[in-house]
Amino acid sequence: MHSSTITPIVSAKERLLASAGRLFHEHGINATGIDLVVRNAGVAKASLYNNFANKEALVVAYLEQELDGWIRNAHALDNPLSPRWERIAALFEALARSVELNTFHGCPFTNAVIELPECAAVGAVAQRYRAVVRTHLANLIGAGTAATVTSRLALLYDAAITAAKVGRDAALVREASTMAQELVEARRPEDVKPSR
Amino acid sequence: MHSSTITPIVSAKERLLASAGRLFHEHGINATGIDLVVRNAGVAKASLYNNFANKEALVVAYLEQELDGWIRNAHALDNPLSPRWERIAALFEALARSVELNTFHGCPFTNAVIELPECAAVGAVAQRYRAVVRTHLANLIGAGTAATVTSRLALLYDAAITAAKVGRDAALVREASTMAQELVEARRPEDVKPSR
DNA sequence: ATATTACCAGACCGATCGGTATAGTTAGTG
DNA sequence: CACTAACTATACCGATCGGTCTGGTAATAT
Repeated sequence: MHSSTITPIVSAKERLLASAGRLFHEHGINATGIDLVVRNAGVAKASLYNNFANKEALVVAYLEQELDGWIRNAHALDNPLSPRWERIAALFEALARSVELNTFHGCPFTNAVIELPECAAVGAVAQRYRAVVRTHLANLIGAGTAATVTSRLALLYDAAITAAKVGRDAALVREASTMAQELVEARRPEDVKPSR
Repeated sequence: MHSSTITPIVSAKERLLASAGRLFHEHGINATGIDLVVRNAGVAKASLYNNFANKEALVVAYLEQELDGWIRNAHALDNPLSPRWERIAALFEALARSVELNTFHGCPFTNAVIELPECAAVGAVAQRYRAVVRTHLANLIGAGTAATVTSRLALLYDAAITAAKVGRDAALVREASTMAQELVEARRPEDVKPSR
């Protein structure tokens, strides 16, 4: 048994995770039944329970996949040659565009914590996600910056996500972006606003 | 048929709304079955469907009740004689204390939007809630203030709620409070922080 | 050749979901 | 008194929930 299984080109587990990723995120976890995940993945029901102990384990695996995705996306959006304020703005701008395209379905971790409030494993992944975001923001603003500034940036990112999900308001997301830019550089709002 | 029904001291409808208020908010809407709401209210199942068309109608009524509650609470927390920064801080401080007591279950409207993402009626109440918060914040900071400041305050309140619900971090909630205070007055962080 | 592994198709399970229907009780009203 | 309205209690409905089990196929490893 070597590292990779060759058989069906893409394994049942991968197809299940891809299916769960779409359905859980777009329609919610509790609203998405096991049968639908299985059917959508084009996979036998037994294959689900061969790879995951139960639905909760599938949910946790889905969240871990989303965490990897967030990190990859954050690095894809990041241009290390750009000025700090621009590298941070890119994070918010991606959110704002997602709102405008009506493709934003909320933060998968916040959503999961709200949908399964008494599931400790979900809460744990959500905390890991928040630590990852915090670390990423800290790297973007530079090593010497006070922890307070990192906290404030993280708060503004939280705010932008709620403004996007509940408020569906791209302008509000961009206002959060402006606040973030003012935080990291001595940029006055007048300088920031016209540049989109 | 006068305005009030006298019969059972407290009507079935009121008991249902009280029960739904507790259960929906603490355990989630999708996780709370009709039968549980009815049993917890000490009411017949038929009484639910005499007062509400279906579960969705009960959810909307629950949210409208929560909206009234938010307004009443905001006024209870408010001391119009206090300086502006203090009136705003009270809003955040209530959140922070709720986190410390482990009694915070999230914003009912955000939770509902996430649990029922394709329910238009829920989205509508959530938008009304956001408008109410915005108006309240605008009143707290005074009539002459720029709309941008109101937006920023509302963003910080969103941020505090996510920090409370997902992060379970009272210190982060208070950092948002500090940001809000700096926004409304020319209060430097050094002046704000030590005062609680 | 054989045993193992990964998989599929689908029947099946008890429990619970949202919602309806039946029947009877209680209390205020003309 | 008769009537109405609000209520309780409970049986019942079809659908779906998460999860198990059986049986069969195709490819791999020994």
